[in-house]
Amino acid sequence: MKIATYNINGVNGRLPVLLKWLEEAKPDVVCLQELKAPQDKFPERALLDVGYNSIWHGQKMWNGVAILARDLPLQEVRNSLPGDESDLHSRYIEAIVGRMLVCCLYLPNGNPAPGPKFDYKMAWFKRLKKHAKYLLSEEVPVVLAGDYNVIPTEKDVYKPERWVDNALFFPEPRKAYKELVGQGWIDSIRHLHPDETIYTFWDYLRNAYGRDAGLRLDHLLLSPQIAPRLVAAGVDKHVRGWEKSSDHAPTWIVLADEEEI
DNA sequence: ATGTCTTGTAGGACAAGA
Repeated sequence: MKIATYNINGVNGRLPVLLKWLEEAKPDVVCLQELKAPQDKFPERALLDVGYNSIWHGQKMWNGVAILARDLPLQEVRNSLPGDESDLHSRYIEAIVGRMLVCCLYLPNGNPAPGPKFDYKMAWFKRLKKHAKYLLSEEVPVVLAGDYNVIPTEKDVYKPERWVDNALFFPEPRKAYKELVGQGWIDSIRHLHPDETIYTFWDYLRNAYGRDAGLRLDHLLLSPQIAPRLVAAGVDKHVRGWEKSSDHAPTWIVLADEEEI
């Protein structure tokens, strides 16, 4: 069972890249962020044609999240993060996929920081932590995946000193991420690769990909009820080098079948 | 500071988010 998260940065503009990657990687479940498409412009048909059912929550111009699944029942649980009825950004969607709960999130970027956008980021993070704690209390298999817009540690950025003034690397979101994981979640990639340099994002500017000037922003957190099944985790880095690619690369985990544990 | 890519509005160039 392969589960991926991928900030696609425009699901229609990059549909050929998405379809090519789906065909190559054959993930069973995919969390997409930054659809940049309104609800009625999601490419449901094209994804069905390559074998994926979808649920999504679109938004005109920005944000937007989706969950895709192949050969698995897919049932939406909620399409927004609880805790603030006035928050209209499409940044969270959650579904029962097979026998797991899959949560797809797109945490606010927060720049420029400090400022109102940073405050929104931290308020969103607080709501996420509260909901994540509730999910853990359910004691079920949960995958909490997405673009967290947080560089967790200095190990997760090519040049930490270049990012100290950026909302992705500010102490507050790093602390919040640490506290979130500390609730009892497993950061899949770091769990299996504690010392390796692993990036999931390379800026479009200044040939960042060519210089491997990357960041690790996309994370798949596992609840204790599913973490023992983790057997592999990685990034499809080469996809970032494709024509018209997103600035993020698909990030994935492989879980053993339930009966193998 | 730099500079790249997206979408939307509008029917060409620009704004804004990231």
